[in-house]
This record gives sequence, structure tokens and C-alpha cells, in this order.
Amino acid sequence: MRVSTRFSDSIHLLAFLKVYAGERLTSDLIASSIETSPVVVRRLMGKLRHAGLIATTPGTAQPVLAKPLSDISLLTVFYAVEGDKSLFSVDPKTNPDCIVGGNIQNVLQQYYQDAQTAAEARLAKTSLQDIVDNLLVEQAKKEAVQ
Amino acid sequence: MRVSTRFSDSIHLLAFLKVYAGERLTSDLIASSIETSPVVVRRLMGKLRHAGLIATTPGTAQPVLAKPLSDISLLTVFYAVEGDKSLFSVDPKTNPDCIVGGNIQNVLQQYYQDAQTAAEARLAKTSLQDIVDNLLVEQAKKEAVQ
DNA sequence: AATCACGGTAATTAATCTAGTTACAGGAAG
DNA sequence: CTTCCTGTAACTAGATTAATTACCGTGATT
Repeated sequence: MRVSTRFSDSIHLLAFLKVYAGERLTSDLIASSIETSPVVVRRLMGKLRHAGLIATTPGTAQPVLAKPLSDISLLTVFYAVEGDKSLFSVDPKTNPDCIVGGNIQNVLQQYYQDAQTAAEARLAKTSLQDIVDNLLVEQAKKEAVQ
Repeated sequence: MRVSTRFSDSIHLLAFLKVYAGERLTSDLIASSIETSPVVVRRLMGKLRHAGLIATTPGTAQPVLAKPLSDISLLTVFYAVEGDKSLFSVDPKTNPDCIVGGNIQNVLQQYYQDAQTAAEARLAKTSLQDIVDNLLVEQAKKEAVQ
């Protein structure tokens, strides 16, 4: 019932590209930050490249952001890696000869869409630049304690 | 990544109890409307009974609503059958020695919570009575065409 | 009381999805 | 040409969901 970690991992990946821009960014290095396998990272980069969020060239260890992070919202990333998947799912087949079964799908669909739209509106409000800003603030807090 | 059909099926079930109240409501009959198995229906009824939404007595075919449908929101049903599960999931382990990996979980958690809260607020706005009203309207439309 | 219908629940199975692993072809750079 | 890397496919393992089978206990009817 939940969104896969592809979403979180993709945000992680994009933020990583920004924070460590200029360095040698192999899929192995990125994977060690996410704590997953390099293949998973490459698969994610494939989707993100397809969505026009990053640019990569095979062989080089230099994936780069294709646009400013301030122009990429969480929702953009969500669509890039999860497509237009629905958060809530209606039962595909219910008894059409029943007042409930024959109409429930249409009725629920509308309310589910409303709920998902509300969630997506929140995701759209936050850019990846906001995420990176927060990461740096959190990091600064940590270092201040030490 | 999606919410299981338990949620939809439970709404279906509760609406069914209202629409066909007074009739002989076996788990078999309810299952035939949802087009699932009677065991699934009984399992759902177990959760709904546990949440105080319905009352059942073994042996009799008479599950009844424990409160007015107008007092049951979609969110109430969601919690009853899905618990407090998160729609979005953060990667449980990321590299703590990295600016990104060490802070991304905390940062994302907050934005995910905002998105989920927004979705839940929509679900809370709709009562099961609204659903039943809509079902009857849709049914009337169908019959008017014929 | 005996019987039958039904709910409550556990156990098993199958299907689906996710993510990790291995493997390999091809590009880039020294 | 050699080495490091990306892009992908194929396979495997684990988790989740829902269907099925099975069995016990309750309630109603006679």
C-alpha cells in the first residue's frame, strides 16, 4: 500500500548530485550513500534521465543535473519514477448487478482522486533545492553539537 | 506502492450493510457483491468490528452498523483496516557518514507527513453516508436511461 | 437434543511487486 | 588496447496481498 523507496532513493540521488557536484560520481559511490547496489542506482538514473532531470554519458562517472534543483519539485520526481500510479486502488471487478457493486468503483474513484491530488499538491510545493537546503541545515546542527 | 483493496472493499462492505439492511446478510452474499471470497469478507468484518464500526454475532447472518454512516468518514475506515501505515516510505538505512545519507531520512519524513496529512484531510471530509448517497444517485441515473 | 447454517480464524498457496545480484555488451579515457 | 565505467537484461529472494481449505464454535430450527 505504500510508495516504494524508489521515490526516496531518487530524491536522495538528485540531492547527492548537487551536494557533491564536480567530484567523481560513480554509481558505486552513490550506491554507498543510499546503501543499495550500483545497479539500482543506474536503474534509477535511467528513469531520471528519461524524465529529463539528469544527463549522463556512459563510461564517465559524471552524471549531472539537467536543470536547476529549484525547478524540480518532489512531485516531478514522483512522476519520473512512479509514473501516474494511484495511491489508492479500487477493486477492478465488483458485481454489476448490485446497487453497491455496480456503482462503487465510479464513486470511489472520484474521492480517491481528490485525496491523491491533495497529496500531490503538497509534493509540488517543495523543490529539491528546499530539500538540499534542509539537508545542509541539519548537517550544520549536527556539527554544532560536536 | 498502492493501498490494498482492503480499503475499497471495506467501504463497499459498510455501504452494503446500509443499502441492504434488514435482509439476510451472509458473508457469502456480501462476497458475491465485492466478488471476493467469504473468508476475505469475514476477515474485513473482523477488523471493522474491532474498530467499533459494526457489530456481528456468530451464527446469525446479521452484521449491523454500530453507528450512523454519517459518523464514519473514509479516514476512519482507512485507519480501521490499514492502521497508521505510511503512504510514502523512507529508506530505513542510508549512510550516516554522508551529508545526504545522514540527514535525508529526517528531512523527507516531514514532507511525506505533510503530503499524507493532506490526503487524509480529504478522506476525513467524506462520510460513508456521502458514499451511499452517491451510489443511489448513480443507480438512479442508470435506471433513468433504461 | 440433533441438525444445519453461518461466523471466526488459522494455515497454506499463488500472484505480484520490490530490490538485490550476476552477467555482459558498449562507451570513454589514458 | 586496457581499464573503468554505464546501460540493461536475467535471475533470485523477500514481502505483501488475497484466495483457498479446513476446522471449531455459535445460533436457530425442529
